[in-house]
Amino acid sequence: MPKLGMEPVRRRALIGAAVEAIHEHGFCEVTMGQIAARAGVSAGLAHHYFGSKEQLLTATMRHLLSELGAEIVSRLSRAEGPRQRVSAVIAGNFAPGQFRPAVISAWLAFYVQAESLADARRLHGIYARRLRSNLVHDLARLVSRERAFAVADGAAALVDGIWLRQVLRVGEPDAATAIAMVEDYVALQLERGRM
Amino acid sequence: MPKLGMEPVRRRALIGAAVEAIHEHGFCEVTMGQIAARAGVSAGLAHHYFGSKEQLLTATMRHLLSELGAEIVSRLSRAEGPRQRVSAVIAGNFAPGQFRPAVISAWLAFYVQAESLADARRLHGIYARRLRSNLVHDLARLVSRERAFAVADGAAALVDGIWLRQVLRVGEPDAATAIAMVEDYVALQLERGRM
Amino acid sequence: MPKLGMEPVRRRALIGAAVEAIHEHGFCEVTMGQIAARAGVSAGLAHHYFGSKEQLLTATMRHLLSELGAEIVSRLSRAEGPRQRVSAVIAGNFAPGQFRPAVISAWLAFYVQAESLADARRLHGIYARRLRSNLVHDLARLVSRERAFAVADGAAALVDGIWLRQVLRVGEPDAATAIAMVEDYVALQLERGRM
Amino acid sequence: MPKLGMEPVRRRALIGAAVEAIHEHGFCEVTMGQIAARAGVSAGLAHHYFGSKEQLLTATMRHLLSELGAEIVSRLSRAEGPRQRVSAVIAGNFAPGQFRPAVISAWLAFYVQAESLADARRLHGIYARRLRSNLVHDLARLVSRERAFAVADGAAALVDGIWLRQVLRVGEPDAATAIAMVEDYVALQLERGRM
DNA sequence: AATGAATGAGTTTTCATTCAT
DNA sequence: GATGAATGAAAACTCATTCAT
Repeated sequence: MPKLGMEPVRRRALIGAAVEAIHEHGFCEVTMGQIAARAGVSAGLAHHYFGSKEQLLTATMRHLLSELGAEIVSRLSRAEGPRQRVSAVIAGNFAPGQFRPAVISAWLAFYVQAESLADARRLHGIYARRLRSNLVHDLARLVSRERAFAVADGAAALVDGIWLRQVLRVGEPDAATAIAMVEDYVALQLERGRM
Repeated sequence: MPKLGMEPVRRRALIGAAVEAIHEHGFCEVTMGQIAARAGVSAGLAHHYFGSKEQLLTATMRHLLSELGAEIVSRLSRAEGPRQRVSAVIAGNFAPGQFRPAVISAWLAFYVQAESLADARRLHGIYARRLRSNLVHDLARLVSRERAFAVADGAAALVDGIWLRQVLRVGEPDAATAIAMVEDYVALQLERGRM
Repeated sequence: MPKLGMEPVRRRALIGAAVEAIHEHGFCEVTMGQIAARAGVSAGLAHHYFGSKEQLLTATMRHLLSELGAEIVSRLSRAEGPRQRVSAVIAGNFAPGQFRPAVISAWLAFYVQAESLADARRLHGIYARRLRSNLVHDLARLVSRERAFAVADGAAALVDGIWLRQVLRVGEPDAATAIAMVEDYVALQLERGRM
Repeated sequence: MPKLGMEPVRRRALIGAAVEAIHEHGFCEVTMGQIAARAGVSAGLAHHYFGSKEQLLTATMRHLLSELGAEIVSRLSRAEGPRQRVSAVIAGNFAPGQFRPAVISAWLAFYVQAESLADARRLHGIYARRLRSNLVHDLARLVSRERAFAVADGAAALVDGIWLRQVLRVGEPDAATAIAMVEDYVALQLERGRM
């Protein structure tokens, strides 16, 4: 029994289902049917709302990026001073809603597919540049601009590497250890920067 | 014009072609036909020698892992003392034969697919554990065993993160900068370890 | 022009088409495409409903067995007394819907394939045991239990042999002669049993 | 190391391998490779000697028919009088070399394929007619010509049915019981014929 | 005589996508 | 709004067959 205003509900459900389906079946193998079934609708409806599989996947990636961005922004708004802002970015990357198996799988899949999926590459690039400029901006108030770039790149690589290595792990991701590792890296770099 | 003893030749050619085809078409999209064509043989022959697409891809991953391992082992054999050995592992990860677009694409694709491909996961796990124990062994001669674990994990995450971020980059990978970033990380950690 | 509730219609059509296609092309040679075309649908739809060629063929065999079973049961329900019941079983095996070229071809193909198709063997075994126990039960009211088994086995072998030999014949199967031959065998055996 | 006069050896080996391979894999599924491997040669050689898969299978059937024929002829040559000759034919059909699983499988497969394989049909027809005329000729010396035809057909159907039902059985074929069943049938028919 | 390399045609199978209802 | 029916294109895979050696 169709209801009014179902569209946003369905879209969200399908995007969530896509994330989980990618995690369960793998990015390459996942089918529209699996995603739709997981969302409790027919494959036809998924097409109706998204137009194509590629568009659904792009929307899914956009969603992952904006969720992660929101986590960071929310923490940034509560941070005081550049050092806290840097920590906010780090913590945001390992927020409970983000640093969990299904999201990690999907996120990395899009990351790696970025090479072949033009849309994925573009979206990811925008996000990465914004994140970097945020970090650099804050770090530059603590160390030289030149070093700020290096520290930002190092921290970003460390974050991405930790996400990537999570794939080989078994069991639940450990956000606290992850954050500690990145914070430790930044702290060491800043210390030196001041020496 | 069939010749004798072509099997190993073909197997090597197909594995090489797989790496390049994955880079060109994307891991999900690549077909046996494309790989075979690139190796200059028919798709049937690829099946004849590898049994299935999955087995060809697994063999390809195994090859990538062993090549990387060989680079590291070769550098380790020329290293003197634990500090040089750590550098050997780092440099091996960015050796010219390894840190190039096609290999990076394929490697990451397997990394991410590890979740769904049981064989890939297993192979990757074996490799990662061996690498880690190597690093820890050498680092433990420079800092406490506890810190050796932390540094090894941090360096490994940094290496993987740099590989991953290469996907978003344009142009040729810059091994020197990559190595400098990881060496810098290790140097900072060891300095502190001695303080 | 899709309609609702087509699944059972298509399944039945595909099973019927399978019987005819086996007869026309031979069990080994028949393809899903031929079966689907004969049913007026695409090969994709046949897979959609049956999952695989093997499952379609298994369903076809199940259908042949149940049709034959239904013919016998229907005749048994109208039979009075054990002697008539035995005749009902015999006549059922040569009922017009059963003893015709396409069904004979398909039936025998499954019979012979039974060795390699585990499912086919199982289904056939169930059917054969049920038929035998039916026959034995009735025959045992006319002759000793020991002889009932022998007569049931002989009659069953005769029936199967007549079906098999039909393959070498040209022209329409002759049910009347077939029935007469088996009835004659049973009659002779029962006569002696009473002597 | 090729030897002179290997051809007949290879041909026999390939035919024997075909019978066993059909039994093991099923008539539809068997491949030239499996047959050749079982004969200890390459698939190419099988083609070299037989020209094609179909010709190898036809040769195999011809071989099965001639072996069975030889068993019967050999027994006929030792038989005295028409009654013994009838028994010779029956016993020949269940000779140890014939009535065993692999031969039964292959034989029946050819029987059933007779519909689509023109050669199989022709060969089988020739054999069946010769067998029948043999039987009729002897039976006609014991009962009326008219009844001789009926008894020959009944016995032949019974023999074929017993072979066919062997497919559903597990364990080794029981030639003694099979022979007893057919002999019993013939005996009963002859008794009546004399009454 | 015999092999193993190689292919190409053909078959099964999968799925995104479309569309009538 | 939503579904299930249906397709067609593309892919994996198999295998008989050919041929150089």
